[in-house]
Amino acid sequence: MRYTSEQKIETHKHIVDAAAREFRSKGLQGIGIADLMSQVGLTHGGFYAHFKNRDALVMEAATCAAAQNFGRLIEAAESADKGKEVEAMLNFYLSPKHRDNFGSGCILPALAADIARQSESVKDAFTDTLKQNMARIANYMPARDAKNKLKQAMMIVSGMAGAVLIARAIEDPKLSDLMLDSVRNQLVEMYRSWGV
Amino acid sequence: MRYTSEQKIETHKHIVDAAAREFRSKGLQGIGIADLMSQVGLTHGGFYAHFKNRDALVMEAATCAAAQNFGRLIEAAESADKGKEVEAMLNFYLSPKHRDNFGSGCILPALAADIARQSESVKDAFTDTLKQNMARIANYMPARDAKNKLKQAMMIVSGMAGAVLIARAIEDPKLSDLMLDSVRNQLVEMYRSWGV
DNA sequence: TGTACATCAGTGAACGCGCGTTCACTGATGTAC
DNA sequence: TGTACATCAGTGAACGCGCGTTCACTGATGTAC
Repeated sequence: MRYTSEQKIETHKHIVDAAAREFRSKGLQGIGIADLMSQVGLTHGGFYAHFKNRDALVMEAATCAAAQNFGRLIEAAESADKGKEVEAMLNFYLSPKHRDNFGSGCILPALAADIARQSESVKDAFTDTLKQNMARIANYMPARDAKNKLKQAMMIVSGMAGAVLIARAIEDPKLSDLMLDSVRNQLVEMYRSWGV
Repeated sequence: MRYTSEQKIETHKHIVDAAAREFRSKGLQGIGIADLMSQVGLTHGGFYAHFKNRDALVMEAATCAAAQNFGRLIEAAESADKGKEVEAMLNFYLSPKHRDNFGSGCILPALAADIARQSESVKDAFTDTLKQNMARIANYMPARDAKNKLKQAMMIVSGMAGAVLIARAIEDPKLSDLMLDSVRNQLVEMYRSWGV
């Protein structure tokens, strides 16, 4: 069955979206091509009309997932009061809701460890996306120059990603919540110490 | 061939050690039982004389890996001058050497995301080990009471784990180094702001 | 101490299963006249 | 506008491969007498 070219683009997008969700949810090796395609309502054979191989999908899906969630993080900052942008990002990121939703959450706690073990080209694609998104987050940091803004953004993102990463692996709900809360409070404090 | 019971314990330990290394290096799904056993000089069939199934090994290996690396982190603190223990831990953890050695490094950036997707029993075992080790690290924190020491330890560990997690996925060496350096500097600064 | 039997860590073939990839085929749409 | 052919997204059987697990077997050591 042949379809219009718009339909092909639409289908391609659906596959990438499903992969971005499922990879974050189950890990890069946790979902197969057949299962992914069936989530889009297709059979596995059609996959290769859209992607050279599995790795090509991993690259597209990782970029898509990063854009999606960093986008929401930026939105949280933009919809906050002036001067409260970083607090808003921390509240958004370090929430039980984010911790409990792998599939729609940040790529860092979900997939960074997997990406670190992928081929150079996958890591290259990830690095590009990360650079862009870190630069956008850095805009909200109080440091004077771009380099120091980036360093502050790195600190905030590392702290957030680490806390969610660990909170997800903790089975004790109270301890997991404490991890999110205490890291959020201390990062807010750190941010305030930078001056506004 | 039957061996003495000491030999069986020794073999068991070798398998767990190899798994602790290989799982961190390649991910929980990145190495198979046959490959693991051949690294210990045995064939795959013998595996089931030591473990009920693959999951049982994952649990033991995760506990072993956590004990190994948190042990080294504590050692770094213990061998430091009085009042410099936390700086010593940060220097040890946020080094290119640690970033580049998955197999002997911390379990958090290597396996926490995988563990978060495992069964409840695996997460339970991980949570126990993490609690113990967090408590040991908390001892070096300056807060007055145990709860606030723990919160400070959570902040330090989250920041460190997040930074190494992200630094490993970055293909650009300079940016990856910058991630480690800037997070280390800012965590040291934060620690100093807590007072000694 | 010596002998006979029991144990069981380790071997390696075999099984079933799932996965990534290929390929001949289908049939609705695009295109050329 | 109508007709004939080309295209190609998607189908589903098939292939090869690796993996976790099982199992009959081996033979060195432990144990009972």
